[in-house]
Amino acid sequence: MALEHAILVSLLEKPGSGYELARRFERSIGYFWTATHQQIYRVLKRMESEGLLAVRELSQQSRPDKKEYSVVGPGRAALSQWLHEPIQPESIRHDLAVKIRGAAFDDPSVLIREVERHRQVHSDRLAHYVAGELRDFTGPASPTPLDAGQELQHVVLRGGIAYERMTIAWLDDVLATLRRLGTSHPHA
Amino acid sequence: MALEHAILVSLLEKPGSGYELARRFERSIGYFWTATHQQIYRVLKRMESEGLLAVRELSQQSRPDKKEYSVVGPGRAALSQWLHEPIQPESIRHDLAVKIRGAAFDDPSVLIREVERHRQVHSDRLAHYVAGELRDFTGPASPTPLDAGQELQHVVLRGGIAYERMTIAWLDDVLATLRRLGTSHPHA
DNA sequence: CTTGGCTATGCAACGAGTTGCATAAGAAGA
DNA sequence: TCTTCTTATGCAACTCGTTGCATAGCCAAG
Repeated sequence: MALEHAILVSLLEKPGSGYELARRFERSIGYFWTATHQQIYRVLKRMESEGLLAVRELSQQSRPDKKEYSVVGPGRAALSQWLHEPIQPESIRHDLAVKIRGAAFDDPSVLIREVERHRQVHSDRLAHYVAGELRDFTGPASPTPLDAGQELQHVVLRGGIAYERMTIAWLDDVLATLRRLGTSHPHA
Repeated sequence: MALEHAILVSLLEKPGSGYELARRFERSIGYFWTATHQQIYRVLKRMESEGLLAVRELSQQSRPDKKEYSVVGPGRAALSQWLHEPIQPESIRHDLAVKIRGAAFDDPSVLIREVERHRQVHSDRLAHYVAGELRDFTGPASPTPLDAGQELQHVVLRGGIAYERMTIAWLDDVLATLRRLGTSHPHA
C-alpha cells in the first residue's frame, strides 16, 4: 500500500489538495509512482478518516473551493513505521518485453514502429528529467549546499535519469535485433 | 491485460500446465512479468472457456494428474492482434524511491541496511541472468546461428541484465548519498 | 507411521487500480 | 451566448492482483 506512503511524503514536502497531488503525481513524484485523481481522492478520504491527515476547506476567489490536506502526528508516525519495515524488491512488469518475445510467432517487423514510439517517449522523459536536474540541482540558480531533502530528491531523480538512459540504449538494441531479423526473413 | 498475452507467448513456446506456467513465471518469463499460481489458474480457465486454449487431461504416474494447455487458432489470432495494437509505455512503481524521499522526514541512516538488502537481491538476479545468458546464448554449448525466437529471447534477457546493472549502480549512488547525510548529521 | 516436502488444482475474500461518468464554478474566446 | 478549458471533487462498476486457506496424491526421512 505504497500510494498511502507516497501521499504522506508528498504532503510532508508540501500540504495540498487532491487535485494538486494528482498533478504532482504527473510530475516529480511520477518519476517513481503514478496515480489517478480518483484513487488519490479515495485514499485521502480514507486517510483522513483514519486520523493520518487533517483537512482545511479553503474558499478561493475565482476558483472552486478546495480541501487542503496536511499530515498530522499519526500520519508522520505511520510513515516512520513504514520506513523501518523491510519491503520486498520490486519486480518488473514490462508489456513491451512480452510483445518482443511474442514477435517470434508473428512478423517481427510489425514491432519496429511500436518500439520506435516507446523510444521517443523515453527520450522525451529523459530530456524532461535532465532539464529538471539542471533547474533544481546542478544549474547556476540552484542552492548550494543542498539540504538533506534536496539531496534525496536529487538521488531519486538521478535514478530516473539512469533508468531512461538504460531503457533508450536497450530499445536501440531491440531495434537493431528486429531489423536484423527483418532483413534475413523479408517475407516472414 | 498482458498476463493473458504473456501466457499465450509462453504456451506457444511450449505447452504446459498451470503449475508449470507458474514456475516459468518465476524463471525466464519472470524477467519481465510476474504472476501467482492463483491468477494463472483463473486466467487459464477463462481463456479456455473463450476458446483461446485447448486442454488435455494427462494422467501421470507417481504424480497427480495435470491439465496441459496449448494455444489454438483463436488464441494465436488474439496474440497477433495484440501485437499490432499500440500499448502505452510503462510507468515505474518504485516503493524504494518513495522510501528514499521519505527519509528526509526521518533518520536517513535507517534506510542503509534496507538499500543494501535490495542491492544484494539485484546483484543475485544479475548473476542468475548472466549465467543464463552464458548457458543459452553466448557460451560454447549454445547453438549458432540462433533462430529468431532465440534472438528475441536473448535481447529481452539483455534488457534484464542492463536493468539490474543500472539498478545496482544507482543503489550504490543512493548508499553513498545516505552515508554522506548520515555523517554530516550523526544524531539526526 | 507420521511429518514434511513437492506436484497439482482451486475457492473466497480482499485490496489496488482503471474507466466512465457526473457535477460545478469561473475564464476565455468565437 | 455558446462552447471549451481549467480547477476541483466525487460515485459506480469493473478488472487486476494478492493473501489465506483447502484439498489431494505421492515420496522420502526419521
